[in-house]
Amino acid sequence: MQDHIRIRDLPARAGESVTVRGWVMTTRFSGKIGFVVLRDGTGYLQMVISKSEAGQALWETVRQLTQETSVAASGSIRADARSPAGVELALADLQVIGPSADFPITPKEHGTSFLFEHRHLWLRSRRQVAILKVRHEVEQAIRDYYHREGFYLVDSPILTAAQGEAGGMFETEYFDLGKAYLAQTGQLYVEAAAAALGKVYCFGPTFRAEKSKTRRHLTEFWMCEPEVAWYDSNDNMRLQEDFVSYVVGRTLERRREELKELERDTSTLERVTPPFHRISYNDAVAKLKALGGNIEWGQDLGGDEETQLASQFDKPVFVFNYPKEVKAFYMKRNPDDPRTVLNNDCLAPEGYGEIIGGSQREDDYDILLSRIREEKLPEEAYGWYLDLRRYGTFVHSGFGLGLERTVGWICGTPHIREVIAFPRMMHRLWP
RNA sequence: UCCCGAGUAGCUCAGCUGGUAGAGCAGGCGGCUGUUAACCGCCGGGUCGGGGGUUCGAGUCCCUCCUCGGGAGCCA
Repeated sequence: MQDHIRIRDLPARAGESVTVRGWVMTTRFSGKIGFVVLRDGTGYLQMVISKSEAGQALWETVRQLTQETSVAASGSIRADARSPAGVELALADLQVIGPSADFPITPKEHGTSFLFEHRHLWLRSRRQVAILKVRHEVEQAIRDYYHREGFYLVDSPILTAAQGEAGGMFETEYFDLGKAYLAQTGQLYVEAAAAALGKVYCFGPTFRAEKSKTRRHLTEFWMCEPEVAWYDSNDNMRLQEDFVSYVVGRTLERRREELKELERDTSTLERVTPPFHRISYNDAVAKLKALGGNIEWGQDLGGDEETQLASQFDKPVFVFNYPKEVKAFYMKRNPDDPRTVLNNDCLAPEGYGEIIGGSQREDDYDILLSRIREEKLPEEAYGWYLDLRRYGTFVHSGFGLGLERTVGWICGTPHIREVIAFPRMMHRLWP
């Protein structure tokens, strides 16, 4: 396919005359010489203009360029050690396509509030471009991994009927059927699909109406949820560590430049290879107590405890077999200790917390039904889910990986809201 | 919902025990032939988040409301 010349391809074109299209990031003038940095999404190009060599008209045009003006610029590509990219364009002609006056985001300090109000424009900055590219790589790596491993992609519904605690769910009117809710998870649906296809995953947006205000929460986020027939909890953890290692490795391999732009120390990412550390909930509580924590057996791990625990390890750690009281009804009870279930969380290092929550699923009809009743969930809403145990039940396991938490960890961002193009949070629905 | 913190120039902030508004950057003009958030000189720029109160006098103290940030809970 014929395409415009991209900045990315210019180093190979030294000596040629080219025309590139893009947006002006900065201009600098030093008397009779000027520099314009152009961005086109593939890279950054320093363009040079000399007053003595350019005509008066071109000099004036370039002199008056403002931040984010879109232009078509022509000139010859030449190697120069003084240029950041090693090559630069000697301007011979420049057409302004779209002027840009008073661009709000100057190359200076801004607060997060201001930046998120201008998110649609902030996306053009170097850091945001780098983050978007890493996110793209992670998403593509996820799809490639599951495709390679023989999984089928099954898209789960986003509009769902009530399935119990509708608290924490966004609701909307749904014709004559009453209320519909935006999905919090696709898991129940991929369990059904696993009985049809064996190895499946869904990957899409999910919604939580919780009034969360932390660096790890969004009201709309993306989640990848694999579900595998005949995998038990140990198989599940092996899949997780292989999967996460692939995604991290792939990003290191293909997005070095972006991670460098983000000033990410990649040494901790280099260590992300199987096997991950494993610690039971029982041992985790003992360890936290030994470290001075005041956690008691039976309590869920809080954010601080997760961070403290993860800091004991040099790569991701699985915490497995939690008390059933703090976990969901569908998790399979542990035959060796009925107080606990066969689940695991995966905690990322460096304080990024829980990037995965997974479990073996309860496959016994009667036990699942009794768990639904214990939790006082509406039985009728789970009829179809119970059917999966009535018609050829099967051992199966799966997990959910939070995309933004994973990308935030890989990028080293202080808050996950920065790794999604248009974050949705309690106080942000715009732009 | 709870606990902290913050709202002052376009942006980021300073402004002491109350005395009548300041800096850097951005913008405008001028200078500079190798800049990397360039640099140097000059210039314009404000309902101090809203409302109420105390006071001779409030950006500053008190009350209240609004907005935003961080954390908790919930979880990915």
